[in-house]
Amino acid sequence: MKNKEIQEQRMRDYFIQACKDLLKGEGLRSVSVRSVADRAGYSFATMYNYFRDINDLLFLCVNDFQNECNEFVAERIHKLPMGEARFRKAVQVYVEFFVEYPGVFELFFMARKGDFGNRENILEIINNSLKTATIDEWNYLIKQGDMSRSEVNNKLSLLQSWATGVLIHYLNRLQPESYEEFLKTIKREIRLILPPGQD
Amino acid sequence: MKNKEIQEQRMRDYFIQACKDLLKGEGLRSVSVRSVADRAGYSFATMYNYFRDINDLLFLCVNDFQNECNEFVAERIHKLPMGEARFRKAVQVYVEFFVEYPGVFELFFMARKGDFGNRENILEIINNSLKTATIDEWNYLIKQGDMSRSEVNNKLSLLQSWATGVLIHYLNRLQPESYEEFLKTIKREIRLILPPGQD
DNA sequence: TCAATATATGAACATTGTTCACTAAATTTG
DNA sequence: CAAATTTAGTGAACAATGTTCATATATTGA
Repeated sequence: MKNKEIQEQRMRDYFIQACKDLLKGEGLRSVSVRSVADRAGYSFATMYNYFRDINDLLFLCVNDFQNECNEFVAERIHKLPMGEARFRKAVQVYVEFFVEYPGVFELFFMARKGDFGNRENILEIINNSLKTATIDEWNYLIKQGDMSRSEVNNKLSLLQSWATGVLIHYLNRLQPESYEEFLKTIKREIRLILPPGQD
Repeated sequence: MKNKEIQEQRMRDYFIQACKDLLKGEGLRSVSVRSVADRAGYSFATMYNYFRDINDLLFLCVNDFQNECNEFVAERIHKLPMGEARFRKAVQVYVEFFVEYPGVFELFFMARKGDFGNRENILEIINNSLKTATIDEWNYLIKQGDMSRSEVNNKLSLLQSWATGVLIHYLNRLQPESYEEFLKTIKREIRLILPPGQD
């Protein structure tokens, strides 16, 4: 009984890993039942023994990617002193993560509600993506009394929407046209939303 | 020579109208070469005599929809006195337009850059969508000296990203879950970005 | 070892976008 | 007006998609 579960999980992991590789490397466009199965070393039909459908597989990748995103952010801000500047940098790095992995962005934010079945928890992860990746920062701001909890939540909601939109415009239609300009824009806009030394 | 052009344009319009109907009624998902052609009263193959591909047809709808959006906004704010409050309302109504026509939102903001060919002008329209729909309002603000031109452009860039993200989250995964809550949220966030009596 | 169960798979189907050869209609030409 | 030519509309066909299902193979248990 136990062995079976272990083996099943292993099989699922093979497919998930293959799917993750494809997403990071080629993007959502290149993910198909057959391409994932190929990479995992099985027939496309085998996938249906372990996943309800292709979306089931896709959304299981979300967990892993959110963790990668958290680490990505943490690594790039841990040297900065705690405080607002670090919070702003965290948001900036969060956006940069998806620029580095556009396929992950597509997975997180381009999927429609009909694509999820019972996978409400996955939805939760995506909706709290920025919050999760920057949780230490805003907890610190609250602790310091710089902002109230509800203020932070409001800002986070705003920032999550903004980050999603900014990425849509840059990744889907290269607006702004260069990465430098994009970086300048997001820095400016983060300061607009989180003005220094004011809250 | 002239007749031929008129007739060709008429044919294109039949397909465009059919496509627009499907987008507004059923959404992007229901738009296919065959469904559009069916509604237009022709074979699917006929479409290829007038459009390079299905995206060519799709993006020709953008023009019309942007105009509809402009009218939608204008109609709903023209009674308000000029000024910041009206600007905020304009942004709010802009968002509401896409809630009313989610298929138009998909068309505008879910398409990837690879889907456009030479259609850079269509891209331009989409990227300036909010700016176009609220141009009178921000011109007034500039004229009054309430904000500088560059300030307005920065705000508009921010607001366009935010609006896109907010709509992604609401339309694609019902976050917030009810329309009332959604409305409350966008009103609050618009005031965060455009605080009353401060600029 | 042999029966029972579990698993991996290819064939098949529907639906997508797209191409192309062909037919019928319209237009031009003699 | 008739014949030739160009134009316009169409279905057959193809590749790629997700999904289902019967079946062959492998594993397990007695």
